[in-house]
Order: sequence, then C-alpha cells, then structure tokens
Amino acid sequence: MSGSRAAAKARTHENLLDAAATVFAERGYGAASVEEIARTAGTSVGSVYAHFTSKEKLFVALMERRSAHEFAAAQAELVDGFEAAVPALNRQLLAEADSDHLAELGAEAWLYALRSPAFGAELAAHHRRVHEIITDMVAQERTRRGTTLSMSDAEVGTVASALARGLVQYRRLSPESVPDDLFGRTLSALLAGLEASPASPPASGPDAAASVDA
Amino acid sequence: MSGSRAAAKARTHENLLDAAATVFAERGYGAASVEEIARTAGTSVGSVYAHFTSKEKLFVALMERRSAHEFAAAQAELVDGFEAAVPALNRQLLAEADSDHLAELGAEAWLYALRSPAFGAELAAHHRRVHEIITDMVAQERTRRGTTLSMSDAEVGTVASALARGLVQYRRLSPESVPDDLFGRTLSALLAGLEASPASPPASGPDAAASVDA
DNA sequence: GTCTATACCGGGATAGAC
DNA sequence: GTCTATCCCGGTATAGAC
Repeated sequence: MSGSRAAAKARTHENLLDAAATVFAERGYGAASVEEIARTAGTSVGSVYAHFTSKEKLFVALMERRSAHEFAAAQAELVDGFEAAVPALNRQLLAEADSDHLAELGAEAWLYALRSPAFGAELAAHHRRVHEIITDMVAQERTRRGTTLSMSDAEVGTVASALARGLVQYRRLSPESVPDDLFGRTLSALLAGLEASPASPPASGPDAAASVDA
Repeated sequence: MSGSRAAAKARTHENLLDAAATVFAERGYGAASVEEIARTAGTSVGSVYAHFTSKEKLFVALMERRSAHEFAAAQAELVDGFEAAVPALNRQLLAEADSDHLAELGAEAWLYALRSPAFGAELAAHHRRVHEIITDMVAQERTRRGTTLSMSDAEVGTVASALARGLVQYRRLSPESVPDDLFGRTLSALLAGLEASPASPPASGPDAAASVDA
C-alpha cells in the first residue's frame, strides 16, 4: 500500500517521542543527549533532526503530547461523576508517583516553563483547561449533595490539584510516608470540613476551626 | 587581626554559594556554567575549584545550606504553637512562590535526588526531620483542642507539606489561581473535617462524606 | 527520510604564576 | 587562595551519500 512509507515515518516519530520521554526523565533536559535519544529510539541522530528542528523543539513536542494525554484522561474521568473520579484520580496519582518517568517529566516541564515564557503560557493554559474540568466536577458534587462550601469550586479544584502534585513528589522520594489512599481520605475530610463551616458572614457557628489566615 | 584572611575566604565561600543559588535557579543544574557562577560571585573559575572540588559538590553544598536554613525556620515556628505557625508557614509559602529562586531550587533538588541515590537519602532524611516538627505541632494542637482526628498526626503533617509544595508550584506558574490565604483556609477546613468524621470503626455518623478510597 | 562523518563550540576541570 | 590560560571531551547541529 502507498501508506507504508508514511506509516514507517509516523512510527519513527512516535518512537522518538517515547525515547525522548525516557531519556529526558532519566537525565534531565540539560544532560540528555540527542545521540542517546536516537539510540534509544533505534534510529540515528540525523533522523532526529529530520523530524524535529532542534533538541528544544523535540522537548516541546513531547510536552504537548503529554498535555494532550493528561487532558484526555481528565475528560474521561469527568463522565462518571465525582465519586467515581476521586478513586480514578487517586489511581493516576499512584501511577505517576510510582512511574519511572512521569513525575520527573512534570518537574522538567515546570522548570522549563519558568525559563521559557512562551512555553510557560502554554503550560499555564493547559493547567487552566484541566482545572476547569475539575472545577465542574466539584460543582456537580456540591449540587448533588445539596450543600454549600466555604470555598469556591475553583479553589477546591486548585487545592485538589496542588495536593495531588505535592503528594506525588513526596511519595516518589519516600514512598512509605504516603499511603495509597491518603489523597482520597484527605479530599473527603476536606469537603466535610468545608460543609461544616459556613460560607456566609454571619458567624453563627461555634468558634471551632479558628479562623486562620496569612 | 589574624582572622582577616580567613574572613575573606569565608566571604568568598558564601558569595559563591549565593551566586550558585542564583545561577542554578535561573539556568537549571545542567545549563548552569561554573564560569557564570564565578562571575556572579565576583571571582574566578579557579577560585571556585579551590573551594569546591567539582560543580556537583558545589551544588550539594548549596542544597545542604538550604536544608539547614529550612530546618531552622521550621524549628523557630514550632515554639509559638500551631495557631501562630500556620500564618508563618503561609508567609513562607508565599515567599517561596514569589521568590525568583527558591521554588526552582526545590525542584532542582528533588530531581537531583531522584538521580543520585546518596543525595536522595540525604534529602529524604531532611524531609523526615522537618516532618517530625510539623507532626509535633499537629499533635500539640490536637491535644489543645481536646479532640480526635480521623487521620494520624504524621499523615496530617504529610498532607500539609505536600499541599504547601503543590500550591507553591501552581502559584509560581499562575499566581492568580492561588490566593494568599488559600493554604491557611484549607488547613483549617481540613482539621474541621477530620474532627467531624469519627476515627473509630462504629459508623454512627450520617452518610455524609461518602467514604472515598482508592 | 535515514544514515555516517564531521564541523564547531561551550564548558568542566587543571596547570602554574603570583 | 586567587588569578589567567589552556586542555580536552562531549554534545548540537549540519553535510552529503544512499
């Protein structure tokens, strides 16, 4: 068939991205060499530059694929609602923490974003898109419960994302300090706490949960 | 005085560590050059190698100074108890998120720790020491309130640390999504939620806070 | 598009004078 | 201990054959 050549090219392209993921994660962006990436992908240096104009572009392409996957996964979890999503998120979190590459690539992406304004804007936009999905999920759950929370849906979404990210990083360094279900238990307690304390000004409730601010 | 020479040496030493902090944060470990560090410190390349045997050792020395500072700060906060400590932690978090260097160095340290087993053990040990302090603070506050929490003190400490770390990173990328007091409000709601739901088996409470696990 | 060979440069580390 | 000058390796990127 006439698609055979194009298919081979596409395969090389994917192989290169996979190899880039491995090598960038293991060595870090700076210490990763194009030669090692080519070797890992089972091809040559010249081939890398036929597919990507520079090492930097290869890295960005990898990050974009990563974002697309993450977004798709987040969307897939939304359809089943909050209660199904939390265990799913928890599973993802464990997978990332225990993977040899995912968490490292996340950190590399974050650092690169701080140093390259253009990429930083892209990554921030990606975060916003994922955050929207999570916020929707929180709103949906709040409505289902028929309660009010003393924090905006968006803020709950931010907290959940930040907590997940932080736990992944702690677990990667000291696995024993982050039990499998810590994320889920924390989220559940947090929602309970947000329901308990009233959102509106009139301080009718007990003095419990002393107001803590900066 | 006879200490004048030694003082000059010590000053160079500190200048080098300060310069290293700046350059490693701005460029990343791999892309940082010893020449730029020397120039930033107002000295020469040769001088760097007179003080540190290699670029790697310089990096590790910087990280150790960082850990020492962090630990001292954490200890200083303990003495005033939990209620004073939370705003203090919040302030530190804001400082780190808004600093040009601190958050980046944290990420560099984490990545380096994953790649160098020896340093990884050191960083994990540092985390444990800080974690102990936080755990003590939680225990102290729990006792003061005279309640029980449906999570161990250590777990609460882990969650607080992870949340802080995650929020710092989110705020660095999109400052508008992390309000100044989000950390404090979250912690307060979390504690309220942990008090509300019983720790012991007998499920006497309402079905609220549906049990969420992995 | 894929390969091998190579131009080219930047940076880690050292030598040796002061 | 601090400097300048230098060695030398490794790595990005390109040239040119197939």
